[in-house]
Amino acid sequence: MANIRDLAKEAGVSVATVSRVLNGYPYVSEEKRRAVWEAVEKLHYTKNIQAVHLAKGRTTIVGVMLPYIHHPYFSAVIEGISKEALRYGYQLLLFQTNYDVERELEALERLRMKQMDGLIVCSHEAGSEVLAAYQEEGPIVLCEQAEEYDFFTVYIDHYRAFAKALRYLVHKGHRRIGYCIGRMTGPNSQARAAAYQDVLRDIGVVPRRHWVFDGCLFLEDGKRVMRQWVAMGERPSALLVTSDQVAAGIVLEAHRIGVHIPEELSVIGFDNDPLAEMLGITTVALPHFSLGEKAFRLLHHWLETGHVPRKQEELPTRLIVRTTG
Amino acid sequence: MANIRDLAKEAGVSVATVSRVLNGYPYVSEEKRRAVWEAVEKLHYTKNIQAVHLAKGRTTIVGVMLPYIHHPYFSAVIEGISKEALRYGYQLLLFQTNYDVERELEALERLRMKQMDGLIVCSHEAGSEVLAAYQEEGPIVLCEQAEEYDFFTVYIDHYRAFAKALRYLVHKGHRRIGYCIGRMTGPNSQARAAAYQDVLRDIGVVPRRHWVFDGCLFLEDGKRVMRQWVAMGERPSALLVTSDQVAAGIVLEAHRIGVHIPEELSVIGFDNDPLAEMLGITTVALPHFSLGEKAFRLLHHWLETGHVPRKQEELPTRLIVRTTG
DNA sequence: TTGTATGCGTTATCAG
DNA sequence: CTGATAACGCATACAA
Repeated sequence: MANIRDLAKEAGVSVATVSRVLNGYPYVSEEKRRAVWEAVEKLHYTKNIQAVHLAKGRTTIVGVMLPYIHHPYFSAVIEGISKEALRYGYQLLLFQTNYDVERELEALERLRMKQMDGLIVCSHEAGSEVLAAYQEEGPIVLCEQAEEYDFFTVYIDHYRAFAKALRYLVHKGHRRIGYCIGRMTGPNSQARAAAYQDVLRDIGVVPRRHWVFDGCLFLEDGKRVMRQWVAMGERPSALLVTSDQVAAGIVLEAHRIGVHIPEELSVIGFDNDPLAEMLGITTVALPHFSLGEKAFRLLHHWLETGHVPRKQEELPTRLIVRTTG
Repeated sequence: MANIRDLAKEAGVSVATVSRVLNGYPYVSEEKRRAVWEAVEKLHYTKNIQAVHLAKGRTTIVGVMLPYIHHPYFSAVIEGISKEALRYGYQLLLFQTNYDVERELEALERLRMKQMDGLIVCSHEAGSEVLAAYQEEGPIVLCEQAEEYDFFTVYIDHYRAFAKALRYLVHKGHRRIGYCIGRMTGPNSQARAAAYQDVLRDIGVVPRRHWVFDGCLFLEDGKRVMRQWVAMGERPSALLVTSDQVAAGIVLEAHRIGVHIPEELSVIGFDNDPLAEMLGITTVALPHFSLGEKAFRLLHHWLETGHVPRKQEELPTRLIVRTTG
């Protein structure tokens, strides 16, 4: 492949002039400018972007760390990130972790290696002290609440959102309230667990261990939950479900096996997935797409200006009452 | 940041030796080896990956070009690609195009610029002659059928799959058959249109323009289709729907407004989405995940060995008869 | 307006 | 086993 030196020789100018022309700098005579572009044509030249990155010390690449891609939540977040990245001419490097700490560390190491200008962490398993340790290696923006280490973060207050939905159920007369969650660890899950404990304590109900369903991520998990539910002794009368996909699974399976919703079981989902609307599922709308957008914008602003209006930004949630609870 | 020269000075060896140690080459005395690693610790050194890329002329990065991410089809494909990439130590650079040809060109240019070792094209809008022109700039693997330009491709024979489903409907006695599709252009859509024309011609039915519903990608689009359907004069008695999400939207909306499926309208989806199983939707199972996997493997094999067992690989489909058609 | 020289941080070749 | 030194391809400070 031709390089900048070949161009210089071909055009009869210096490499500096070639570089100036290629990057659109002023103060180059029209004549030489044309000569360079002609050489570009003739030699079928393209910049080697890696050399550019090395020379400039920047990449206009941002990393995105997330556990899964094929999941409505995360694919919406990426879509938001991606849209903004496109807008500002950045590229996205994907780090799928499956919540494996080793892989999370791999992504963080890549930040140290200057492979990208910054990293957006959508969700993580490693302790936040680990992330904190990498803060000085490069800009990191979190999509989860994290108070301790003064992270840059765009987040949803899951404690509040969960508590709000719980109180709504309590207000409707429910006392045996359970919930479904993707995993037990992680700040979001912890916040929800805390809200659950607090609200149940307030109404003087002792939470039962089997009212909590773990590993609920996909539609099929809802089906499983419903089956467990019918087989249970002391059934919850209401379920808070941290994903509309799972909520839909519950509702559809209930329908199939003849469990009446909300008479026998109230269901409140999260996300405001189109599926929830379609099925009339009461849900807490979460702004996933704009979460991604804002996370990117925060990072971008930081990268371009070196500072940022505010390090934390909370996004609003909204309870949408439909027919299932 | 410390670089390899600082390390050399600190450890009292040459940069060449440092490089050898860092890359685990043999023929380095144990003593110097230890000295280097100590210097690494002391100076908190990390490789600058951009310099490595430049020096080696490779990146172990592959690009993924696709129109949207937040879509069950594409996010499944990426998931498959990502899983294999992880396995072989490659990273993924995302190029979301929204089917904008400018953006597709941008991705292809990045291949020329050596930003990545190869490119997987999940779907594209630009003419295949454009892609073909970039074949010499770097390895490209397509996830769509493309006979003309001798592409490397892993694909589903959409003509066959579509024809198979159509004949099944014909066999069940249908003659007024319509279909829903994501977009009208692109090889997959053209193949389906061809199959549609051919099968209807075989049974002597003249296809009606309004039996074809364009722009069907998401659940909501199914709802829209169902509403159009009820308002139509000469309604199709069966619909082939190229996405289970859309098929689900149709089925759910039909249920809501009291249209009986399959008595009044048969519906056959594509994908074998969990939602289709849940709703009992007859569907053609498409191996999206393994499409991604195999696309990556093909590319990887090519990158590592410089050749490939076979350039084209077709993936099987399977009609799963449930209750909607 | 243009050119020279140097830096970016590695890898790889070739003597020794 | 080890070290100089030349790539890799581009950007840029400095001089002219």
